[in-house]
Amino acid sequence: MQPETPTLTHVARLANVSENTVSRVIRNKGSIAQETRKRVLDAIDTLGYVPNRAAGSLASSASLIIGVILPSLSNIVFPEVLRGIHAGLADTPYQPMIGVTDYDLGKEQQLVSSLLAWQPTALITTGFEHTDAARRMLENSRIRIAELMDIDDRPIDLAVGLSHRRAGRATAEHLVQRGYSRIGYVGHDWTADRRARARYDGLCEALSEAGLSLSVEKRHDGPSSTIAGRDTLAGLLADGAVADAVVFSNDDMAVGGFMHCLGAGIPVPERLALFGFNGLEIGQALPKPLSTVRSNRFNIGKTAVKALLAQAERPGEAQIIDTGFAIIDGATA
Amino acid sequence: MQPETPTLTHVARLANVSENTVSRVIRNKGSIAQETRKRVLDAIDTLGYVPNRAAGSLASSASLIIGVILPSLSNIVFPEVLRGIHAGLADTPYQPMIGVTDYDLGKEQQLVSSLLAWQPTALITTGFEHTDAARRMLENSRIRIAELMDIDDRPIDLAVGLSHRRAGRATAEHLVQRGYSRIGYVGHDWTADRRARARYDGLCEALSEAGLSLSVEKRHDGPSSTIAGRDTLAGLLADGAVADAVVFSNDDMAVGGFMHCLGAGIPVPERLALFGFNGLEIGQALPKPLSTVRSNRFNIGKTAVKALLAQAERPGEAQIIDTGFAIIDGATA
DNA sequence: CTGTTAGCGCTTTCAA
DNA sequence: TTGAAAGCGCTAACAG
Repeated sequence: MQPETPTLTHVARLANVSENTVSRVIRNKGSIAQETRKRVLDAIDTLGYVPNRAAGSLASSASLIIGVILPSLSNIVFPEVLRGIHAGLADTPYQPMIGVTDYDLGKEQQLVSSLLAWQPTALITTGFEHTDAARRMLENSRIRIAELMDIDDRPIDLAVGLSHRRAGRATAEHLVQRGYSRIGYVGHDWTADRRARARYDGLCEALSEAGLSLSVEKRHDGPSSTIAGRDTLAGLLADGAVADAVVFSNDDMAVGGFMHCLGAGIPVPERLALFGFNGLEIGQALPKPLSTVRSNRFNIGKTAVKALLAQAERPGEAQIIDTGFAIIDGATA
Repeated sequence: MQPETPTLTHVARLANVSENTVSRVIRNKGSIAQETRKRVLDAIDTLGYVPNRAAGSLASSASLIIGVILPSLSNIVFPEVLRGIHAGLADTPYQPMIGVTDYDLGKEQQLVSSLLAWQPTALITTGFEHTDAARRMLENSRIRIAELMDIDDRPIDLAVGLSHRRAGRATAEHLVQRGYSRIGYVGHDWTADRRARARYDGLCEALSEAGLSLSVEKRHDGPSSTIAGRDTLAGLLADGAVADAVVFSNDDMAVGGFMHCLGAGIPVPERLALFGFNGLEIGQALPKPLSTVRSNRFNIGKTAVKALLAQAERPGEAQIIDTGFAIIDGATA
């Protein structure tokens, strides 16, 4: 026979206090006599009592849940953001409940609705693009909302991330300053990945201001990956493209490009310079550390959580936190 | 003025039925007249009603939550498992609630307790090592429990994974068959990572059966990473070690080793063969695809969820699902 | 500092 | 096929 799982009532009875007092002790709320608190704590201990969160949420119409919606888990970038979120949640009673959209706004909308059904304390999602319905739900819910990764638009409540357009510009400026003039681009499908697109736009914009333009470009029709980067660069060069530097849509692609150069005996950066985005560990472990942009993913997640929990109410005006970026001056460009 | 969020009562009133009927429609339970169902569905639609999960969980003492406890998110392996879990949960009403232990059994125990507080339908964790208290909680809870990654021990309810000892043995057999006889090992800290240890044990065991033993070994004192692999191999060779093949604790380490060889001009596999574990994409994108073992992480997550949801009750006898492994016969060993 | 009294929004009997 | 009544285990508001 399973012993009945203990409830507040059991604890209260054993400690000889009212349920309310037990509740207060658990939540550290209101003042409690030293001795009473001890008695309650002892009772909790001997019964092995664990509060029922569902009951708590229902009664207080607020749960210790943080909803997290990510576009993907395949790209190491988002697990790193999630790691940051976890770090921010450490030593708090909050638990993240996560959903993955696969870059599908319809799925996002569905997730917003089903996560909101748990009455989470806050909801974290990505980017500024949402279906109208999703946006309405997010706006109408009174909870705090963070939109991560990007800061180039107006958030619902809080945006935490970096300017991808500026990162693209910085890339162009770096290359121009280094004297590269025939700059190519190797990318992936950006119908889903708007941020890669923004970096591309920034890149072109700054090149144009320097009197240049992309000499060649090729985009892989699918998500980014090392192998896609390798093959797409190979394809670009096979087409007889002339370039002294290639910017990749991100580090995965760039590392793939590096692999192609290794295999094909192309000296990097002497004959071809390579530039990435993200600052992944793998790029820095190459025989020549990849020149790229550090995007502080972990910090984005952690900062967002901290900011969200620091203020329970949505501030009057939407807030933007720029976690910045930095050129990693590697050896490939 | 915020419009009050609609509840079952509102829907019931609008549809002119009892709350109970609405509840039945939502949960697809019991038989409902065509016409009544439609009326209810319409009401739900016009009100934009979303069921309050906390209330549902409380009333039914079961939530649509699947608790997931992972040791880490830094290693791409676990996000891939998580991806599999998500895939298995697609088209179900379940949401994963995740926790990360950082390989700390104490934290795992805490997470077990706080996830159990949500009365999840099932709980997924990793490995067979738990504190006594955690094990007791898992055993006493009547919900289904999956222990992932490993199958070399007796699970509480369900184990899904592969035999790491056998994977280690297979590695040894592969190398011996290829004629390598001076085999070294480069690893990482395995006090936390028991599975790396199991592979090592299998490797040594099979080598010994072939009349061999490890000629040299070096372990990095920290978690696995590309850079650790690179530096640890460099250190091993700097010590004047003699080896014709090196087995790494996993692909991250092996890719790092490959990078060292590239930089140091060591021909792979002619002068030094390299062997990994996991079958990560990056290994297959190297100029020479890494010889390694595919560990089917995605499938482990997905299979576990499917099995867990297929049967609500814990079966009489603990069950083991072997998702297997396969030698990837790359070009580095 | 502590207790009493009402629910939170849903599901679960049990009837009809 | 539907409804009425009774909680699930907790927190909130108000007393005292």
